[in-house]
Amino acid sequence: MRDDGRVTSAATRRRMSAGELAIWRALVDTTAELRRILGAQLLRDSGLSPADYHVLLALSEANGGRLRSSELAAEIDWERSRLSHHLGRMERRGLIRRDDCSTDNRGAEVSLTEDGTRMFRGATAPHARAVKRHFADALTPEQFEALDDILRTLQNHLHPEQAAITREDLHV
Amino acid sequence: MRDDGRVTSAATRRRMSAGELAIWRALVDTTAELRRILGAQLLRDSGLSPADYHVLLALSEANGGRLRSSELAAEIDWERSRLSHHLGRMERRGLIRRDDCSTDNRGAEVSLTEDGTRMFRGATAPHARAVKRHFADALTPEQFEALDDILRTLQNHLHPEQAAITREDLHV
DNA sequence: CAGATTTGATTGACACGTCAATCATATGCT
DNA sequence: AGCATATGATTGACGTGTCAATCAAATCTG
Repeated sequence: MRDDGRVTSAATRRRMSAGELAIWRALVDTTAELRRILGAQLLRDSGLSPADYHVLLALSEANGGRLRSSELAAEIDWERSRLSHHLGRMERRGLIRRDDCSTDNRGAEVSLTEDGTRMFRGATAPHARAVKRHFADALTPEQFEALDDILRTLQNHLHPEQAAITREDLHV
Repeated sequence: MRDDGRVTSAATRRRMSAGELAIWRALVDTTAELRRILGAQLLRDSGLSPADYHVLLALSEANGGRLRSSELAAEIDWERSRLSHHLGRMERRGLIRRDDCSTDNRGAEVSLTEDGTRMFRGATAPHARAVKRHFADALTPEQFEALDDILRTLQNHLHPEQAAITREDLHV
């Protein structure tokens, strides 16, 4: 609920202003540029693409460094097909392994290889530094707070059903 | 320059906090989801991909609906190779045309076809509505203002040399 | 239990993006 | 003019993402 009494998901009749559209475009452009810069840097520093990094991060945080393929997909919010293609490429490069699942013969268990673990560990620090340098160093604490609020608002708008969870935690 | 006296580009010694990293990840995830949703919607509504739309927008805003290939690339900030590939695909579909440039025999002039013009016009309104519905409707005016500020700050950080230009136009 | 349906995962086709190499024309230099 | 170099643009190879189709194993249902 907001000052004017509208609920987040309520449709309003007015058209979107040019300024709002411009901010949308700026958001897309700026985040695309940041992703491009940080992705290229990550690749140079570690030989891993952002997608590789994302997969390895989820696996390394999982218990025993192994996950069912579908759990992994849910964890990083990827389509199964996309994950399957990407795991194929990562398997070819020796970053991960796929074994048959003992409890479900349809399933696959994805696990980190030693190479994958090592490459991921090597990538973490430089990547964090790059994010800091290109993104975090630019913003004030107030801007971080505002951005956090905006992103939560957008997420709540995209997924209204999960909106209540964080509501309690903030502003009491 | 900021309240604490640091200049935007100054390196700070402290490490990036976990919260800042989380906000970076939320920014990437949320914008990716928005792009995915709006891109799929655009494609369903109009048969145009976001990339198609971007190219057609730049062309339709250009004088006479035609631009040199390199000018177009600069306009939308794409690599030439990317543009060349994409123009090839768009040309096959009859959305644009490439003619030899009269003043420079190396150059190509890109122009809108009637089909391209028509498809672009048809795509504009539903696309704006979708951006409004999924993005603009979520945010308050204050959040827009904060986001605008954050995006400008990030742009200035990415391109320090151009930092002064927009400063005059706003807030007098 | 047999047959239909659902689920976990992969595949193929194709659009998209990046990098390095290429090619032809223009331009600069002596 | 002649040659090196710049520039405008394209190409090929390859990694990536999406959609629809496929396939096998599991589960549901009569």
